[in-house]
Amino acid sequence: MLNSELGVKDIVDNPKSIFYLLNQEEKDELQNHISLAHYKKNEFIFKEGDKPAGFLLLVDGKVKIFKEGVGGREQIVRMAKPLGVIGYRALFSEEIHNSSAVTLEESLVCTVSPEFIFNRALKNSDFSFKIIRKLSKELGFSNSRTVTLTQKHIRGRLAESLLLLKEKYGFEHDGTTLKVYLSREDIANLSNMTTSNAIRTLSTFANEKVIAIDGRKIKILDSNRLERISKLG
Amino acid sequence: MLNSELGVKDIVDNPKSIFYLLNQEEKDELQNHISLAHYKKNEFIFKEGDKPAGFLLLVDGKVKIFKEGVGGREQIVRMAKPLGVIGYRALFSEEIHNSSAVTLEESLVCTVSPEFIFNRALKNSDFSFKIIRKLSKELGFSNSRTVTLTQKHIRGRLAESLLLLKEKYGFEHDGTTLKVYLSREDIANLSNMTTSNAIRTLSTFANEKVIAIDGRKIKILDSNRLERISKLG
DNA sequence: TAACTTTGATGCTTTAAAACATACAAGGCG
DNA sequence: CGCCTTGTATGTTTTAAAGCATCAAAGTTA
Repeated sequence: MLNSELGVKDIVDNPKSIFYLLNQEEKDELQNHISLAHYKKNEFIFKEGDKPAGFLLLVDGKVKIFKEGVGGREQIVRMAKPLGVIGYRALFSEEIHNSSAVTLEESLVCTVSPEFIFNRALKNSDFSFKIIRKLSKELGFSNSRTVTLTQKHIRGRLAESLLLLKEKYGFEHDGTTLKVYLSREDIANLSNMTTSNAIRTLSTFANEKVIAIDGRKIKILDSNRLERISKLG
Repeated sequence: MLNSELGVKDIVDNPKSIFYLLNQEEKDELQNHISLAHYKKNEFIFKEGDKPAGFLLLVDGKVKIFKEGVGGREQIVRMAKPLGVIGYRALFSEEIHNSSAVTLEESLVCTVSPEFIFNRALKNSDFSFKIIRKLSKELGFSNSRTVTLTQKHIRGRLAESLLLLKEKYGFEHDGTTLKVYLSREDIANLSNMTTSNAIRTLSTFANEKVIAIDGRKIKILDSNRLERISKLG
């Protein structure tokens, strides 16, 4: 269920939104350069090779950002949650998208015109510094992922992915069920392993009582153990 | 041999330097916030865990930037060449360094104080936009590397690394010899493989006449073939 | 220059993970 | 309703790359 009544006002007035730090004049002008789009589950927002249409902000829903690798095998490089910014890397480097974005559930995305971003928003040094911080953090994350995905063993990689999902989306009200429901294939693509191995290793974790699985519902029973498995490699 | 006579003036007046796009007033003030340091071969410029000392610009020499992974195994995430910027990711995200930088040869590095960068340089939207572009490109590179290092086979990974070195450092005057001299271990750490496998695969490439090796001197005989090996995985 | 250390080269063994092969359950659809 | 696709589960085989061992060559230091 989606809160389709979310408007531009709610976005610029939310302190967690990057547009919050624009000044009032800029916020007013933003109204003329923003549009809202609705996506169903499993729809592409953009594809590798597309030219960036603008600066995208995920208003509601969940999105995976992934690259196609050898033989079409996909690697999820990032997961986005509401008020997260997507597709901005390609926009700023003035390249075509080198990754694709697909919704994991029904989602709402707003698009801000490149003109507004380049001519107004980036002239605001609070805004551009926020972008610099975001890019810097994401680069740090990406470099870390490179190392863990190449060096850790399957158990370590899966444990790390589960912790990452926990960090990003948190838990349902019960405090243990991950608030994101991925297919085994997506979990595999996030963790650099085959679907079989994701299934197998999830089962092993469940047998070890580190997690509990019920279809796509994953309960994290022992975070500390998961951290240890992740650290250990 | 190092051109130790390089001064601050030569750096700000070089169009390839990021400081070139500061205005004259900012350039003048920069003089008071910059210092130059000399490093021998194989010296640390900064270590994982260090607090960033400032904004670093490699004036002369070559530097590898790497992360320590499982069991101390190192993964080179980037190579820097003169007028390249290093260690800026951690500075901007206001984190401690999550990678280390070590010189591959005698090098000259200038340090600009964080105060100047944050209070002056970043207020210049040309400068901050340049930083945004740099970060965006590096993030794109990092994401691509994640995929190739995890998905390509050894031959593909090594071929890609050799092409990367060619792109970054180019050739000696003969037009075929790579202008960078790495140990087999560094080549391995760049390509996510063991030293034995780097040695073995380099030998294979040499037998196939794709490259020629003479100690640390590597000649690229067939770039196209190398591209194909890299693409193929 | 001899002793020692590091780097490069190559063969052999082991192993983690992919690939393959079924099987079964659930969900959508004519 | 049963049919068919899709997702999940698990056992077996194969393979790419790591790990280990040894040796040679090149550099470094005493």
